[in-house]
Amino acid sequence: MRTTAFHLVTRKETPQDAEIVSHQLMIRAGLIRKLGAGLYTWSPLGMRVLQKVENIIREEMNAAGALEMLMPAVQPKELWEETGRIADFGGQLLAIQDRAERDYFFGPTHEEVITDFVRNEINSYKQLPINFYQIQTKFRDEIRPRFGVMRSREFIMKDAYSFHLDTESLEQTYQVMKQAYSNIIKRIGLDFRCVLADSGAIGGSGSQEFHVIADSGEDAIMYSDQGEYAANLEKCEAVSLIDNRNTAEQDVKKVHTPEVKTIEAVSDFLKVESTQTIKTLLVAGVDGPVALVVRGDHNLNEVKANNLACVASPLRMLNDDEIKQVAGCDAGSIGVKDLNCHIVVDRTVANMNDFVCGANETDYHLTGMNWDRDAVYQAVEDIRDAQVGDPSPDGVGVLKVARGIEVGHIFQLGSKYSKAMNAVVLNEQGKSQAMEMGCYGMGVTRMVAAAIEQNHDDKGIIWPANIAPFGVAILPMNYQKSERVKRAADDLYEALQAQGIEVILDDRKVRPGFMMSDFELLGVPHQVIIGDRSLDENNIEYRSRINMASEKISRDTIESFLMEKIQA
RNA sequence: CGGGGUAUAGCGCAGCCUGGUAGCGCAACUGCUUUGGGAGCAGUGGGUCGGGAGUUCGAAUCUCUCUACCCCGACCA
Repeated sequence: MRTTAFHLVTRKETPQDAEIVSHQLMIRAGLIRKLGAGLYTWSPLGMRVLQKVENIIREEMNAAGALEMLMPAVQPKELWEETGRIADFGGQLLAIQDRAERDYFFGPTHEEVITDFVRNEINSYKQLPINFYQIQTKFRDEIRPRFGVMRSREFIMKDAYSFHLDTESLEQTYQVMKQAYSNIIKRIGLDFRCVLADSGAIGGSGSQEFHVIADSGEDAIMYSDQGEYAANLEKCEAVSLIDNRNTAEQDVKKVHTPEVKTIEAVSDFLKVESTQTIKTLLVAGVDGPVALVVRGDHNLNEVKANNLACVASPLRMLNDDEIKQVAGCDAGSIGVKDLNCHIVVDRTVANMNDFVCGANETDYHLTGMNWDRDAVYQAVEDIRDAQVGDPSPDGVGVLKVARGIEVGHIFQLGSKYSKAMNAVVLNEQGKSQAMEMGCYGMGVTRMVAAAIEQNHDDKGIIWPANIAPFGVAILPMNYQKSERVKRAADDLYEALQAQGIEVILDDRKVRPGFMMSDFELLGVPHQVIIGDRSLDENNIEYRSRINMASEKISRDTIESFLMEKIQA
């Protein structure tokens, strides 16, 4: 490709509304342009990268035995009524109507559509297992789209759905998909981790996420410093930090604590560690209010809380009036003594003794509190965020934290959708049986942003070789005037093209500094600079985008030198 | 959805308070010079000042209203 025959529009200045580096660089390099909130046009340059990512995904999915297909982006509302997921997805669903005012959703995911397809196509266990996938545009009406294509409303996703006679078969395919996902991200060239995850609105029994490690990631990944354990903070099991409950030593004392509301203020005022205090949080329950109790220095994990059967979903904290009704005090003084509601305590809290809590009387706290003697709870659950330094749940090492960008998520759905939509097969005994189902998503557009997030410097993008829009850039100095430079550049260009290398020759009439800055921004991995200066010595200059180190290579060997670099 | 903010040329901004026929930098176009690190000089094109309504002799500027976009929060595969 010659630049004069291509579309390159770069910007020197960082766009005002781009927060994270991948968004800034994608705009500056001209990979994407914004149309509206969370809506982006992919330029020909961006498209080249996107297609590289797509093709790697496609190859690995095919290799894993999945079958590519294409489903409609627009889905009838009735399908969603069958599974009752309209409420789960809520405002994220983009509802549309046709001229006859029939209701549709622009598909945010395709479990309903594939299950409908499969219930009509698959009738026998002999057709199982089977795994379908597509690469397609989705729409989710995010409350706050941001970070460019990292969290956009319209985006491209690879989604796969597998169907099985039994859970053993599902587990088998799930492992195959997990391996395929690892292969994909490795081939793209990114540093990632596979972690345990909450399955959210998609549902099902087990799920794992694939995270590209980057400081700008929106998720916190907890992992063992010595073992294999890794989980999204949302899901990460938090163990009890106290092995056995000690016996009570103190008596309960009521202390006047005026204007002392936060845990920090309470521990300062009473001169106790925050680890000796507890926080009582009141939330709406399925059957009356529920108190969730965590240690003073711990955070309530809202995903875990939301998943409790007794807690109303979505999770909602009681407001000040409701708190007054239940506890008889302001929010800063809630405690567990004589609290008339369902009380769920965190594992650590269950083993505490002589602790401090609110007195259910505004501006008063209780010290020397002990379970059974002074208060009782109805259940012990894991409801807090795991913290750095906690023992790893698998017993190996302690937890550390990293930021991650979720690029993939795989689920063992079980029969949630097949039962709701009556997707059944006849088994070997001739009996009707709901299929087991798995689903596997990967964000294609997000992967491009994640790649940049992990591979850039102050000059621009540094593409991993397998997804670079071009393999080699030829940058001739004074191409317009120097016949010798022009000939050398054209010759190399044609030679590399004949070898099937994706090469871009900058034949624009621009000054050298401009040209070099542009290609540093664009991040082409291998760059050759051809000028009279080096041609005098029969040399051509090579630069790797990774470290920008330059080498002088003889004209006679430049072609084989580049072939070697590209194949490395 | 709550709070805050912005909207003037492709991009980044000034002008608005105090109403008087729209400007700067970058980008683009032309010419000359320059050609190994985002050139210099001279010139050129491009804007219903987000939309609508109102006040006024006159509105980018004042008032009302609608819309879009951005940030924080809640929410979120």
